[in-house]
Amino acid sequence: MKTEPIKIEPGHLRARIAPSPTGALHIGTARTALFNFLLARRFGGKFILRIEDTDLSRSDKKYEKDIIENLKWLGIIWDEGPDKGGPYAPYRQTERTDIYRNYIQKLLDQGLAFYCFHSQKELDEEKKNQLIQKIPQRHICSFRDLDINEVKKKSKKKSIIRLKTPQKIVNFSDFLKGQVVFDASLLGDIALSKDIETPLYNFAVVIDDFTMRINYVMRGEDHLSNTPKQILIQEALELDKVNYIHLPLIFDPNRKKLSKRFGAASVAEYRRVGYLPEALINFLVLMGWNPGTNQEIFNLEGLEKDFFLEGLQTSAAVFNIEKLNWLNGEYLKKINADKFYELALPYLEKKKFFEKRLFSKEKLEKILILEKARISKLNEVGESIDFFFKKTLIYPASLLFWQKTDKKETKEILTRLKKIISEISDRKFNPDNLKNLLFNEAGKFENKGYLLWPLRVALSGKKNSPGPFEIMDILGKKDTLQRIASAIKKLNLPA
RNA sequence: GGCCCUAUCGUCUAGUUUGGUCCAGGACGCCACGCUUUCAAUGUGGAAACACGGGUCCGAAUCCCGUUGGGGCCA
Repeated sequence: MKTEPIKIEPGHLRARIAPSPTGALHIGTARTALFNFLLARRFGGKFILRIEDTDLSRSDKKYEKDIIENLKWLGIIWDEGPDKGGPYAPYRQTERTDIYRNYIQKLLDQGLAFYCFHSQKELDEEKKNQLIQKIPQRHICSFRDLDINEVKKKSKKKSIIRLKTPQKIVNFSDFLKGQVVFDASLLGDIALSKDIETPLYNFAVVIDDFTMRINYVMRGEDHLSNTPKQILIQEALELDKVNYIHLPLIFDPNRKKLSKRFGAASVAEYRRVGYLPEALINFLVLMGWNPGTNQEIFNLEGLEKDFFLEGLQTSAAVFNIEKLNWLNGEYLKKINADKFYELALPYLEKKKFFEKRLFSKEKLEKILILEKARISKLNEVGESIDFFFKKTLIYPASLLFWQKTDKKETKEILTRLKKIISEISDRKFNPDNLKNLLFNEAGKFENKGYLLWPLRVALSGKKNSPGPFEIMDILGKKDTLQRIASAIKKLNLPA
């Protein structure tokens, strides 16, 4: 159910992504960032990155770094920061304590917020009782109307600041959910701040969004139940309202919120095993958005023009790695040889067989290109071309036999091949020529497999591999002949 | 437990606003066949869904009611 949004003047749309640096950039956060980015681009607005690092105990600079790096890697760039001129540093909550202090003081002065002196233990006890009695868990605080002198007396005791939550119905409209109604009396007195300058999540969000003039809050549906609390805070402070869009979540295959428990939940992990940013973007946008056409392939540039809110989905999407693999394969096939070489080489270098044999850059490029259409992600590079790097191929002699041919026939064929190949001049030793010559030769058999199969196995030592002509071209005449000779030798051994 | 969200092939989804053109379309995956020396790539075809139960209506995936399932949040 879609509802009318608050009117924003053209070009004044402001959206944001606000991750906590308590973990690496999450797939879900990346998707939310992407949608916000697209929203801003599409409507000529601004997209802002805010690091929500108020929880000092769980925040870590290394995660902040990961978030920033991987957003950039994906091509999701923000338009603004606390400093002038780009590229911008993000906003950080820890650098904004003065701002929060002002607002919290204001609430306290107006008697809209108060100090709560209940200990964690007392609160836990209350919660437990409410659970047993099957009544809503909420803390309506007995200190909410304590007078200022009493507060001063208690001031040495540990306290937190709460909002005097009004008993009312909170009603807001969400672009995807329609009208959403919450009963605030079920909420209890909302915790705002640990002390005058350490805001808690819901309070900090409201202040930040207001001061950054955010007018579109598009975020995960897990925040839907936080929204009435934030609206109550907004109302207490008489701040402007914003448009809400709560995005359905991404599930793992067990239909749980995608988390670290399901193998890879961070962008960095996908990046590491060799997914391309273009593929990830395409995959992410397809999970929860569609253009209403049969188009499956999207790039950022096109999306910036074509994205529209109505294409957003209302229910959760299950993360489907098969589709990501397919998409990545598609993008891999599209990139050119140079680029592929550059991307794939590091993955090849990681494989331990690499140093056993050295190839020129030109040859390595040819070897790698054989993998291009065969892999779905970069870390699979090497699996079907490892034989190039081995001095001795290990395979059973019987693998050389095509269909019903026996040892004797196979030996004859290989011997013949050896002779033919040895007679080719170095100058003519290229794929096209080889193909012409050997196809012609193979044509003398019932089918080409009689000749081509043993040849290919002799060269690769594998049941499955790229074709023999490409292999010969890379190996060169000398090594080709040597591999055929080894195969013949193998056939000479007693079975 | 309370509150909230949600429901079309295994998965991502089109179709729901304005009921008939939908015995439900596309994509991934799967299966078969073709091409082919193997694998891959590629071409063609196939199996595969309106959660359930009641209504309303000449007619419902689409509207109404209920049930069930799944999920989220809870300082």
